[in-house]
Amino acid sequence: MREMFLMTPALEKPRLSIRDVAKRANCALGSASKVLNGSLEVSPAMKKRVLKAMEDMGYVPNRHARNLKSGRTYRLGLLMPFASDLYYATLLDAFNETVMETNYRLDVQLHRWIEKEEDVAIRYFVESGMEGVILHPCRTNYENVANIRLLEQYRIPCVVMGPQGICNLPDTVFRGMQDLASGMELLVKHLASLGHRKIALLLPASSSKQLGMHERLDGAKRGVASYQGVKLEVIYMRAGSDNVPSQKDFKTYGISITDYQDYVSKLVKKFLSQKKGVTAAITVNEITAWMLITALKEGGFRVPEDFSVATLGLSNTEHFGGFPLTMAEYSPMDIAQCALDALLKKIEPTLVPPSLVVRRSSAPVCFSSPGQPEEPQNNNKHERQQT
Amino acid sequence: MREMFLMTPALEKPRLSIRDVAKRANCALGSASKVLNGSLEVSPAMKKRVLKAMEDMGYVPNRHARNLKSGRTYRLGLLMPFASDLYYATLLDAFNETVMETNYRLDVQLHRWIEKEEDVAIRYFVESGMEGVILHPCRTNYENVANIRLLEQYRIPCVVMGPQGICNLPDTVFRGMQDLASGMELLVKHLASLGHRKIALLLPASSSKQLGMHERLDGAKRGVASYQGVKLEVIYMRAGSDNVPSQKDFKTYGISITDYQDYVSKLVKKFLSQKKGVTAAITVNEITAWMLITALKEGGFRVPEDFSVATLGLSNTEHFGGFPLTMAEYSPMDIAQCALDALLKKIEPTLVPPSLVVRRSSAPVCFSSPGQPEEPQNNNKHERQQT
DNA sequence: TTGAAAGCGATACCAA
DNA sequence: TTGGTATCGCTTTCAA
Repeated sequence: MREMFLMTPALEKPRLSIRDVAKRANCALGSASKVLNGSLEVSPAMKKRVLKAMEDMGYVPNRHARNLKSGRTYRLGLLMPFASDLYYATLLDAFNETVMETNYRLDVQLHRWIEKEEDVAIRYFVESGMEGVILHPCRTNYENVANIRLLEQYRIPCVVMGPQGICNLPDTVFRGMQDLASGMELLVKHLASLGHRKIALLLPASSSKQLGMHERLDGAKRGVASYQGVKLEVIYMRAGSDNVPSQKDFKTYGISITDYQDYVSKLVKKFLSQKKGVTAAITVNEITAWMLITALKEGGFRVPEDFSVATLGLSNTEHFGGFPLTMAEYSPMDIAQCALDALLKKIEPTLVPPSLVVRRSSAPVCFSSPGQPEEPQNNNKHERQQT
Repeated sequence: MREMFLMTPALEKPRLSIRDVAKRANCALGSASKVLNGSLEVSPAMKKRVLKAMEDMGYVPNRHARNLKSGRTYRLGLLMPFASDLYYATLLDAFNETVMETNYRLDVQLHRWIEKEEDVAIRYFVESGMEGVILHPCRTNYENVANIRLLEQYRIPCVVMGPQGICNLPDTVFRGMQDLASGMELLVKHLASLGHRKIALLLPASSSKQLGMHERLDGAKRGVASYQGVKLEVIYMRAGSDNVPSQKDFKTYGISITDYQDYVSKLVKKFLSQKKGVTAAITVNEITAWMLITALKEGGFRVPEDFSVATLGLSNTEHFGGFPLTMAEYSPMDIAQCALDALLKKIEPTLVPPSLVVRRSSAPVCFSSPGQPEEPQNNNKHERQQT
């Protein structure tokens, strides 16, 4: 088996050209090309002859030659950090699925949160003649990043995904993103309507690199505003690095999931003992929600009977974790379609709205719960206002 | 913002060629090319001049032209079903990471378990001049699949990942895979050594499409063979389709994770009541393990105190789920390296061995556990044999 | 309808 | 060392 590659027996010329096809079909090179491109100005007879020749010989056209000559690639570049990250993986599939319905194909590159790799990938996209680029940015500031200007120079439309706060992007770049504020608002209102009066917000520790925090908090406040007596407990999480571990943190800081679980467990203990009366929590993503549920269960709490959990997230991600979550969900397909429309139809993207999906992790507050033993109010459930 | 694309103001020629560079650097086209390719036969002065010209103009070479002329692409194709699947996502990152350490780049395509898309992707790889292809196959039989023969015809080395049983592949194709049997053996021995005497094996329902079943069962039997009195309870799982839901099943059959969770819960109830004495289970993958743990907890069992769970899986996947699992782990990087060596160095791949990593989901059997109330043996823990 | 020829943007050979 | 030129495989225009 191995020898096959080393010896390469003299079968036939490995690379066939359209010349060979024309020769075999006994026609001119140009005619063969026309058949290949589905041109109407070839006779059916000729077409059949050429097609047969191609089939017989196992002819495969050379994309590089075609692209070079035609100036078109029908390829869209997608640049994201990792694939083995619930969020990005889900988006990747959605982008692929959406693009597959068009004439285009996706060229996926991963920057692994390494700036240099982002630069290289962008350049690669330009070199390869992408007709559009979807970028999940590695940086928050593109002030002196030369390569991103190449997209402008070479007239390659680009959508940058992610929350607000990324600055110094070229003017020609579109921005697409999720409406995080509305997501938080939905969740807070949902929990409040179930009778929860003290809701914990587990947010990543604020840092200059952390994007979207502002939107999230604003949304939560909006949600609270329409309910009397509901309070938010904002808890900033730090775990190893100064944030909720992302795939990046796991790699960079060598944090293990066990460390993170322990951290969440401690956090749970703390906010259930100190901040009395918390009966529900909203997490920043699904992973943290699952961790939280595990921690709660280890602490003797039942979910959702004693404590409700909800989170922001993408639809179709529930098959990953260990517990069906109540979520404010953003449709990955909507996000993908939005980005694609921007690239292909030059439509300015709008914020993708969330929708609330209630699953097993949230339930009406229970007054005998261990979470709030000292607040035996009995009017919570009916005090709530309408959305 | 939108207008920028539509109007394309007459700045400069969008696409610069090496001709333009040569003109600006006041030299011959050939010299500029040599600088681009780091050839040593250009004077430092000339090199500097050309480099500056390129920099100033924002020149980006055309990959298609280079590939066409040089006949090389330094690209490797990776074809897999989905990205948003714990297993494949993890492998994708590993492949990317491994390839990035070479001169090559990865071209990722997804077939979504659609045979047609597999065919198109393979053809796309041939058209694009991939120098190697890693294939996570869509089919189990390649008898009449023409496109896979193109890889042979065009001398593109190919590694097919996956368990044995895939047939009618060209002789020139390498096969790479994990040593599933040894993984099962490790897990069974581990659980047996903890004193478990009745171990459930949660396997996908046998079907012609299900690969690797044989290896798994064989391995488990090997593990049992070295322990006296240990028994396996093989449980074939069916959920909607006739198998453990994969990403494919979720899409095809519209199974929701809640359905699956309910299914696993029922299964748990059944095998804990009927097959008395089961105190541990081995699942087919992490997702099922997490589901099982959730079901057990809902049934009032503590994990691992009352019941141990272990599974086969890839390393570095623990950050997904809600519970740290004891696993027979295969290193994604090893798998990737193995495949890469096959493509680049033409080394026949060998089975990638697993290693046992004990985490929170397994523990010594506890005799007061609800799982086996009627078998009060007290010599289990010391009866075990050496590995 | 068909065929001949120019040219896409690079590489690489060979003469200067 | 440098410069000119043929060539890679295809698309496309234009003349026959």
